[in-house]
Amino acid sequence: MDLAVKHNPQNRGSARDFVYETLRYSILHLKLKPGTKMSEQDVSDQFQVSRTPIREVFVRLFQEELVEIYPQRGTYVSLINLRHLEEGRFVRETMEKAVIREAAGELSKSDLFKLESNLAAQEVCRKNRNYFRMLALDDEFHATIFRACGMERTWSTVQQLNNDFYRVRVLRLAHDFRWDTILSQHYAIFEALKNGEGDRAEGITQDHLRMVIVEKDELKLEYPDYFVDI
Amino acid sequence: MDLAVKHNPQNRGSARDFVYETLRYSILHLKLKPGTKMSEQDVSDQFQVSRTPIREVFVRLFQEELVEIYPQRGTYVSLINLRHLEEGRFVRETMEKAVIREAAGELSKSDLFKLESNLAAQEVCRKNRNYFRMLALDDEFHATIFRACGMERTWSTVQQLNNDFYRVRVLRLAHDFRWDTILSQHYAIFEALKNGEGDRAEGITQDHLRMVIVEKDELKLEYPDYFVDI
DNA sequence: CCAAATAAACTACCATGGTAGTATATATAG
DNA sequence: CTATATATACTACCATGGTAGTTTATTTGG
Repeated sequence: MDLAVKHNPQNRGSARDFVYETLRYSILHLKLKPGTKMSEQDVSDQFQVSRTPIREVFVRLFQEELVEIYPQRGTYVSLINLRHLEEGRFVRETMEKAVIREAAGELSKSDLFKLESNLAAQEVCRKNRNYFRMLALDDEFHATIFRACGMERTWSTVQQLNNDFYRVRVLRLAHDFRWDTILSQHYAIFEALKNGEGDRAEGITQDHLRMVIVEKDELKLEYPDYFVDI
Repeated sequence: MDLAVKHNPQNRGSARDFVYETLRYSILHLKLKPGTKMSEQDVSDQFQVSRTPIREVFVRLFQEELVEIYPQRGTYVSLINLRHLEEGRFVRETMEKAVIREAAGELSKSDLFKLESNLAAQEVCRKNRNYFRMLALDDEFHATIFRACGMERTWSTVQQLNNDFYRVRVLRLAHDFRWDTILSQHYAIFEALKNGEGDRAEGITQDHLRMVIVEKDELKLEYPDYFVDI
């Protein structure tokens, strides 16, 4: 494991928070592969902080199911659970359809502006084939809608249930991804929201979220040791 | 703060887990009042363990929004947030209606048996006016349905979003609660699930979950310092 | 050469001491 | 008496050392 980062105490915020953010990001973006061993000692050496804050970070990551702690044996980056993938999808679709319906016609000028700006940024990313940033903008688009309804907490929670899905999306990033379709769907959702067409917004959202069904067998073949057997 | 508990190392499981379970239970059941200060030192004295595992427990509870940590100032039991209450309700209703619909007609003999046993236990509790246990059985009834659909994780997540609601339910426990109606609704849900009447199960669930709307102003008057102002 | 017993290495768990930052009580100046 | 300055107490944060449990490497007996 090599993250090549050091905690700079100049940075505002505790060492704990810094390590947490860094490790979380590393796991979700597969800089730390599923199944990787991460001992307190190793990580504390990497970050140049003592083991105490590292342990506390492990507890946080454990709570989010990003790592698994085996007492006296070791702490490992969680394997991707394909069953969790389905469950996360189901929750996301159910919740987002409900939220979209609430949001239709109720968004403020400011919220609509945020969405429109986001779409413009997505255009740029698509042209430049910056898929990594595209992924972030995609999530940010949907987060904005949740936030506009005062449901940011719900968004975070749903995202947490979709941590494994996020990792799969990163895995698929290299492959030819249907960004054109995705972007046009985002436009359609935006228009429907603006015009207060709840039913239509909900319908597009359903198609949108079902588009990204992944070929599980294919994934398991390509990255055999990233997944848990079920 | 006085929990009058000591960690017995004989108990299987780490001190950390024991303290976590105990504190979590204490907060949710208002043995620790919202706003209570809980310093590392105090808690570690109470449990007769060192401050290290206590800190790790605080991190876990913080992640669940059960405590708030102010660096160098103190750690406090979270106040109840009435806005979170609404959000939790919305998520619960949305998800449970979707799950109930999936479950209708698909439950195994074993699952139906569990539900029926649970209902029998509820009868006993109602007769004996054991409302505390009734609360647990209520949740267990709904958890069983989620679990039967392979959605235990979802249930836990939804529950976490409803932590504040749980505390309010405990507060209301003393008051005259409509247990008769609740129980009869449980029966109706059970029957609908058994007969595969998805629509009907969903409808009852909606009524069921909307029954427990609480009078916020009343609550704030009775327990003024338990809530955050919004 | 192989299998069982032993030794060494490694792990997360917990205890404890020191530190910088914050809040409160006390003392001091006006 | 009041407002400001100082001292004290308290907090969570981090560093570090020891420990029991686990895994791996080594040795021993056949």
